[in-house]
Amino acid sequence: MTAEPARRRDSAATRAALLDAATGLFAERGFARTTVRDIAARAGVNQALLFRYFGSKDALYAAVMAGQGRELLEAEQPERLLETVLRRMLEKTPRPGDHLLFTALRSEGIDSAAAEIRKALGDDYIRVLSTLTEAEDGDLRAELVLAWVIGISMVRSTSAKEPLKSADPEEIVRLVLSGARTLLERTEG
Amino acid sequence: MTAEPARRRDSAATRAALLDAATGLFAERGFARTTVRDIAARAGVNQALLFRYFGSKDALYAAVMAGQGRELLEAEQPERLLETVLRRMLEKTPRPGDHLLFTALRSEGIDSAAAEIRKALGDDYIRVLSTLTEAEDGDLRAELVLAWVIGISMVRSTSAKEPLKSADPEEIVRLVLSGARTLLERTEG
DNA sequence: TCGAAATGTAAGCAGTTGCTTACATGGCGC
DNA sequence: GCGCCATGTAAGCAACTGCTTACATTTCGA
Repeated sequence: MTAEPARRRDSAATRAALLDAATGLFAERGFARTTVRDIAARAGVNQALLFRYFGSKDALYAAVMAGQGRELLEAEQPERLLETVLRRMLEKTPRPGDHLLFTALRSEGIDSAAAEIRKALGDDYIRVLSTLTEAEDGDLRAELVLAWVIGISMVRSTSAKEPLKSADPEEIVRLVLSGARTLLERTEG
Repeated sequence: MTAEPARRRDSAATRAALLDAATGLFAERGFARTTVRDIAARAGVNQALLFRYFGSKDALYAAVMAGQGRELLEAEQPERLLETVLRRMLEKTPRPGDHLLFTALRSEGIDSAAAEIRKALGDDYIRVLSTLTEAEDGDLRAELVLAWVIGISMVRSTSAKEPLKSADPEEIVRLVLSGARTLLERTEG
């Protein structure tokens, strides 16, 4: 950021700074707990410009989420998706994009843009995960797996020192995968 | 409520009405999204009385949570706790107390009273669930199970028509229990 | 009966939120 | 050089938040 002090006025750079700041803050705090003033401040920009360039906080969120958080979905083969997602989630210093994904998925609230974006993202994950089982109720099983990932992300984000926060990521991955495998493989009770 | 129109002024009844209204609203919307004005309105009471009787919104939340949501913990034998919790969560019209439990457990935010209460409640559940496994990392496994329940509660509360919302509760219970059993029973990879 | 304490009410304060408006200024085509 | 538009700024609005204050009314013991 602020690489080129060349042009003193640069709408593209300003837009990018706002997008950057918003990505980081939405990832750290979620949608509701992030203020437009926070975003403008981190971007080093007057907050009125946020509205000039994006129209509203909702629209800015949509702009941030466009593309973000979908790379995994497109890059990973279904068999490895869950494992990769877990590993990314458990990284000590998660990439903002990944972090944003989990914050989005577990976002509370029926309000505004966030809810619809969350739903669409979740649906995509369920679609991929459901290809892993032959069970009739594959969607349900896939959604249960996704719910698990979301729950783990939740608990980790709100607790400071519980086992989930300090445990070896490999161990967590191993345990969750074993449970998920049971869920996806067994068809009968 | 409002059984006795006898005494026109009744601090106990007013307190109870506030507590009732707060229980319902906190269960439905969570802590942050519930307003003191909402609570006072539902209780049919002047909002200043909320502060006279409880001091603050935080304190009111603490009063609501005192006792609530712990009956299951004390009443159920550990082996049946997970199953019972799941069933309660999946009930079509959950009792306010149960609903409150899940809303509390999945409450976001580092702020205020809610966070500490959530943590204490979660710790209690982990303690009980961890007795179900002999693995060394029983706490971690228990926390993963709890995270699953929380995740399911999350996903159900934010989506209107996904499989999780419409599926047969028995089926969900069966699937989750099978996954959790794998998680708790297997010690080696 | 009467006065203090308990109970209830209306109004508003100070802070925060998303968003708008009226204005200043820099840069580019002519 | 000059004028116009893109860019940036300061201030503030209206709604909402938790909470407080100053005041009215009821209740009940003495």
